[in-house]
Order: sequence, then structure tokens, then C-alpha cells
Amino acid sequence: MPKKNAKYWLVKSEPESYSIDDLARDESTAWTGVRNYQARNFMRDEMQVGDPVLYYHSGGAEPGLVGLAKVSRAAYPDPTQFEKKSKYYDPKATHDEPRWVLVDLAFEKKFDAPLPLKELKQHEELEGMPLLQRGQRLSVQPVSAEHFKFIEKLAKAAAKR
DNA sequence: GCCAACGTTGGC
DNA sequence: GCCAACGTTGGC
Repeated sequence: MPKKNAKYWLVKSEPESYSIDDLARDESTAWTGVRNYQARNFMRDEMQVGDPVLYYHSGGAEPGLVGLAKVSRAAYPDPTQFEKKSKYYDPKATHDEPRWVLVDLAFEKKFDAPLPLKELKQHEELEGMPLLQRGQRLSVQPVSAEHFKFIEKLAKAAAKR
């Protein structure tokens, strides 16, 4: 079980670039390439080791929640910002003043059945969840404890169907 | 500091 | 592939 003061999160990834199966295979990964200040600030200021993280697949035929990870290392500079050949290279970032940070995520579990976005939208218990807001594009976002617990229940119920 | 242009995300 | 939403950039 997460610590009492744990916060809950959600990260998005396109399964073609890095899926829950990739994370399961790697066991943990550095969450490189976040280039949005709001998302960065969540990682830098609020994500703590042990925090549970919902894993969301965006794009594709059926976007939805596919599993669970947890934060395994707190924020540190994203090395890709310094790599000229990386598509995440940022010429304005320096080692003295890095602009982008990341956290490490560790695989926790893959849901037996994914929870499609269109199903999530049908539960009024999840009303107000950032993921479900129109035009919402943040790739790292907070999840309330209530929403997180409800989603855990949904995942268990979906596995039994 | 405003705001138009542009680029990206992501559902459909 | 389309397009709405939104963030960033850059001219002024």
C-alpha cells in the first residue's frame, strides 16, 4: 500500500513509442522527454518515491488506462536535454541550469483488462478528473485519491468480466 | 506585454 | 486524416 501522504498520478504514453509492456520488460525507466512546464513542475515539486502512477495509452484504436507504475526515483535533470542528437535536445538548457527534469517509474502491474477512455467517461464518480477534461493534453497529471481508488475498483471488476 | 502564427497533442 | 484545444514563439 502507498504511504499515507502519497500523491497519485497519471502518465500518458503512446504505446508505439513506449507501452506498459515495454515498462514491464524494463522493470523501470527514466521518463524522458517531458517538455511542458506544468508537467515538469509536478515532477520536480510533488512526485515522491513510492507514489502510485496510473499508466495511460494515448492514440491508437482504444485509448485508456492499462496498468500501474510507481515513482522509483525523485526528480533529477533529464539527460536528453543536453544531447544534441536527441529530439528532446534543448539548446537553452545547461548543466548548471537544467531546464527539464524527470522521474524514474517502476513497473507495478498491468491491468488484466484495459479501462478504455470512453468507459471512464461514463462514470460520474470520475467527474472532474483532469484526464477526462476536454482539450486536456498534460502528459503528467495528478489524480485525486478518490478517483484513484475508484479506478482500482474498476480495474478489478473489469478483470472478472 | 500583446497577439497572431505556428507546432503539438490526441480523440475521433 | 481531420480538427479542436492549447502551449510556445517572435514581431511589434
